[in-house]
Amino acid sequence: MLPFRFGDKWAPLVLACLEGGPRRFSELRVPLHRVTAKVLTQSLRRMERDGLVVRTVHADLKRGVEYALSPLGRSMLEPLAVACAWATEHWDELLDARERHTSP
Amino acid sequence: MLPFRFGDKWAPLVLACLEGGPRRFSELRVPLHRVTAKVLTQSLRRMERDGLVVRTVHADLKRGVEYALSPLGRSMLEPLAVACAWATEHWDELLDARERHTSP
DNA sequence: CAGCATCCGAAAGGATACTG
DNA sequence: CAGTATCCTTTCGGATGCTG
Repeated sequence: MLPFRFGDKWAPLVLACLEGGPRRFSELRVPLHRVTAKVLTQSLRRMERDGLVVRTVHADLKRGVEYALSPLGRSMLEPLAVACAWATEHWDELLDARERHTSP
Repeated sequence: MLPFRFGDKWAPLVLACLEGGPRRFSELRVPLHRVTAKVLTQSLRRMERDGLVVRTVHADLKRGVEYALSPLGRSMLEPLAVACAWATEHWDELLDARERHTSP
């Protein structure tokens, strides 16, 4: 896996998913189709605790829960993007190094 | 803790320690005074496998083992610096958010 | 729909003792 | 000096089932 982790395993993907605007709990589970409800909840609760996302319960007809990026969370997109840029740029070197290491 | 992790727990500190030049195993343990030999070895081995650090055994009088950053490892200093900059800039907001969350 | 409760296996981290 | 070996605890992620 990537040598970067932002928070826990799903935090960076949540961050990326929320970049385009607020999403509901079940909407987040679609792109992150490998995550269970429990684990996603844990991630979101932690990010909420840290002020990165804002959780809003709608009492009206939609009856949904929406998660959105706070300004603080939005400010984290930049370091995340830098990390992703590094990864895409150096991914091959990393794989090469691993292969060279297992088969010298 | 920080919402960023580069590789495992000690990788970012190792990276920072090696920024100034090659260091020996025991020299690395000084600034990282909470790490045991086993865990530091694990970190270093992984970083070596990934091509981030280079391990050199000196056969001459010094009889030491030196670790140095590879060009790839050196290139990781930039995303690391960006993450650190974010952290120092937003550390207070993060702490405030946590405190606000425990005592509303 | 948006979770919570419970149980489980794997991995990470660390303490301690020993070695070439 | 630079590790290795063993054991142990904590943490993480996930599976499953149930709930307002």
